[in-house]
Amino acid sequence: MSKGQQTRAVILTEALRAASVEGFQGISIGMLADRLKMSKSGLFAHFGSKEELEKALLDESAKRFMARVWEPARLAPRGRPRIEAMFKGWLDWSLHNDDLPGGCLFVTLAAEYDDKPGPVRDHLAELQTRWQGMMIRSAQIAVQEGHFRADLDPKQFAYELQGIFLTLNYYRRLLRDGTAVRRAEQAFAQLLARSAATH
Amino acid sequence: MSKGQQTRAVILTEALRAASVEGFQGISIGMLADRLKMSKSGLFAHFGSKEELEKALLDESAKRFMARVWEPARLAPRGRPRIEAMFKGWLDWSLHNDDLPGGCLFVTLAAEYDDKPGPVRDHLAELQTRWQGMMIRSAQIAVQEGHFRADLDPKQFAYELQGIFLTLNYYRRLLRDGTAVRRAEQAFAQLLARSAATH
DNA sequence: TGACTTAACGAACGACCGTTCGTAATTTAG
DNA sequence: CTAAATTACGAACGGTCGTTCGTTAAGTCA
Repeated sequence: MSKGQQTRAVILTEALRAASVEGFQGISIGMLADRLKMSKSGLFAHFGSKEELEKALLDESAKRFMARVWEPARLAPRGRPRIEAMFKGWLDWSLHNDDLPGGCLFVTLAAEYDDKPGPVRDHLAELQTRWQGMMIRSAQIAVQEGHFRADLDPKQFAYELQGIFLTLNYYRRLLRDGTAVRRAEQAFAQLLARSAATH
Repeated sequence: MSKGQQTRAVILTEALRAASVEGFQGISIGMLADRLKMSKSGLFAHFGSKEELEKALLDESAKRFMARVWEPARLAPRGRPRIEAMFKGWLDWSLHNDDLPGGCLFVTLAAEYDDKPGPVRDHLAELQTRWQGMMIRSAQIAVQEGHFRADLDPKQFAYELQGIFLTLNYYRRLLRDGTAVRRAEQAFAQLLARSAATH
C-alpha cells in the first residue's frame, strides 16, 4: 500500500467518524485537516473536491457495512437463520461501532439528502436501494425454504425491517430512551412471528 | 398584530419551508433575507441570534403540528377512533403540507441533532418526548375503553407508531418509492389489529 | 400633527468555507 | 545513489457565514 493510499485511508476513517455525528454539511476540509494535523490543501489533494470526498465516504461506509453485516450473514444457512444473522449483525453495526460515534452514517444522511438533489443523493439512494434488494431477496429465500408464509410480501418485510433500525436510531440517539434496543428486538421478534409459516 | 410580529411570522414561514428541505445547518440568515427581499441585519434583528431563530422554528412547527394533527384528533371519540384520527391527521401533515416542502421538520432535525448537544437539541428532544407522551396516553385510553388489549404496552405502541412515520419518510423521500404510503397504511392496520382487544 | 418607539437598512467585522497554485519534501523505482 | 513521481505544504483567492453598530425610515399613539 503506497503512502498516498495509506493517508487516504486514515482521512476516510476520521471523516467517517465526523460525518456520522455532523453529517456531510457539518464536516469541512479544514476541520478534518486540523484533527489529522495536516494541511487543508494536502488533504484536499487526495479527493479533488469535497463532493468526491463525500462519494468516497459513501463507498467506504457501504464497504464496511457489507463486510460486517452482509458477509457474515451469508455464511448462515439460507432462510430464516440468515435473516436472523442479518438482524444481529445490523444491530451490532448500529450499537457497537467505534468508527461511527454518531451512529449509522446512512441514517444520518438519509434525512440530510432526502430532498437535496445531486450526485451525492443519487449515490446514496442507489446504495440504499441495493441494500433493500438484498433484504427482499433474503425474505424470498425464506419463503422458498418454507420458513416464511407463502403469501408474504417480501418488500413489505424489507420495509418493516428497515423501519426497525430507523426507529431504533431515533429513540436511542435523539430521545436517549434506554428501552430502545429492547423495543427494536421486540419489534423484530413480532415481525418474524407474523412472517413465519404456519405449520 | 404589530408590524414586527407580522414580519416575524413571514420570516418563520419562509424559514420553515427552507429548513424542512435543508435542515438548520442548511439555512442561513443571508439566504432567508434574499428570498424575502430584506436585509440580513433587518431579518437578524427579529431573533438576535441564529440559535434563537432555530428555537422559534421548533416552537412554530410544534404549534402547527398540534393544530393540524392533535387538536382535530381530540374531537374524535376516546379510544381507537381518536387514534385513527391521529394517524389520519399525521399522514395528512406529512404528505400534503405546502409549508413543509421537505417533509416533517422534526424528521429532518431528528437525524441532524441526535448527536449534537446544545439548546436546540434539548428543545427538540423535549418536544418529541412530549408528543410521545400524548401517543402513550391515547393508547392507554384505548385500553381503558376496551378497544385495545388489556396487556398492551402503550409505550411500545407509541414506539411503533412513530416508526411508521420515520419509515414512510425514508421510503417516500429518499428512495422515492411510490408504494411507501400504502405500506405505511398497511403497517398501521397491522399495528391496530395486533393491539385490538380479542372479544 | 408631534413625540416617541419600533423596524429596517447598509457597511463592515473576523472567521471559515472550498479551491487553486507554485514550491518543497518525501517516497518510489531504476 | 540518482532521477522521476508522488505527496504534502503555505499562502492566497473570492465568497459566505453570523454578528455588530450607527443611521434612517416607518409605524404607533397621545
